[in-house]
Amino acid sequence: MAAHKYSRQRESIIKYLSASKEHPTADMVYDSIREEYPNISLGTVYRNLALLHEEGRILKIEAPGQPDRFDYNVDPHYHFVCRKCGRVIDLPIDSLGNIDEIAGARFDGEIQGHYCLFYGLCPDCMYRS
Amino acid sequence: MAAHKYSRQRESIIKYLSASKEHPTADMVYDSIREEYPNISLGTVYRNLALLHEEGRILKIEAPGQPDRFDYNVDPHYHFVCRKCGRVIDLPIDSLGNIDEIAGARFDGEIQGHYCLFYGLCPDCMYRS
DNA sequence: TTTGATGCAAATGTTTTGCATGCAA
DNA sequence: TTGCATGCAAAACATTTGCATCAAA
Repeated sequence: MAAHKYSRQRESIIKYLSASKEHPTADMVYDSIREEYPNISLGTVYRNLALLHEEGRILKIEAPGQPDRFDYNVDPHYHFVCRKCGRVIDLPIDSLGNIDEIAGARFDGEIQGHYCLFYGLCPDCMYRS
Repeated sequence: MAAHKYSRQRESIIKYLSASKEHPTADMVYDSIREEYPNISLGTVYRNLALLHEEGRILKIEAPGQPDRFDYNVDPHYHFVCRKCGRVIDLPIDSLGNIDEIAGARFDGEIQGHYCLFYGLCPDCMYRS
C-alpha cells in the first residue's frame, strides 16, 4: 500500500473536486484552493492530482486542445465536450456496446480499452447561438 | 476559396505523408523533409500540417500524452495506440454502431461526433514481452 | 527522527507566433 | 508587384522536476 502522509492541501483538493460538477482543470483547482491556502503552489496541485489519479481516486479527462480535466466520479461514464464553450459534461450512457470487441475483431494485438469523447453543442450553446 | 500558393516544402510534406503508414508526428515529418530541404523550419512544418488539416486533406490524431500525429488517410477509420511502444495503428473497423445516437439519447445538447481511440498492446509488443 | 509533502523556480516538450525576407502568381 | 510562405527565434502553454525546507508519523 502507498505510504502517503496526510496533507491538508491534498485534503482540500479532494474536497473541492468532490463538490465540483464542472470537471475542473488543474488551474481551476489551483485558483480555488488558493482561497483557503494562498501559498499553495501549482506544482503541488499537479503532484496531488497525479497521485490521486494513479490511485484511481479521480479520473483524468484528456480532451484534444484543452488542458486536462479531473473528475471525482470514477464510475465508468462518458463525457461530452462542447465545441463552442469547451465545457465538459457527463453523459448518461449505460453502455456503448461491445466496441472493444468490435475493434479487436480483425486486429492481432490486445485491445485493453478505449478513450471516447463526444463533441458537439451543449444545451446552453445550442439555444444561445 | 483558399488562395494558397504552391510551395515545394508543402508538396514534400504531402508526399511524405502519403507514403507513410506510421502516422508520423510533426517532428518525424520535420526530420524526413530535412533530408531534402535541410533549411526547412519546424514552424513551417507545423504551419503546413495545420493548413492541410483545416482543409480536410489530412487527419490529426491527438492521443493523450503524446505529440499529435498525422494521417494522410482521411477516410473515417479508428486508431489503436500501443501502451508500450506508443505506435499508432489503423484498425479495420466498419462501424462501431450508432454510438452517437446512444450517447445523445438522454442528452439535451447536439452530438456532432466523437473521438475514439483504442489502446492496449500491439502485436509486436504482445509477443516480445 | 525519518521521510514524504511542500513552495518556489527552473526546465521540459509541444506547438504557436512575430517579423523580416523569399518566392509564387 | 502583391501578398502568401518561409526561416529563424522567441513566446506561449501545460506540465514536470530539482531542491531546500516543512511537517506528518
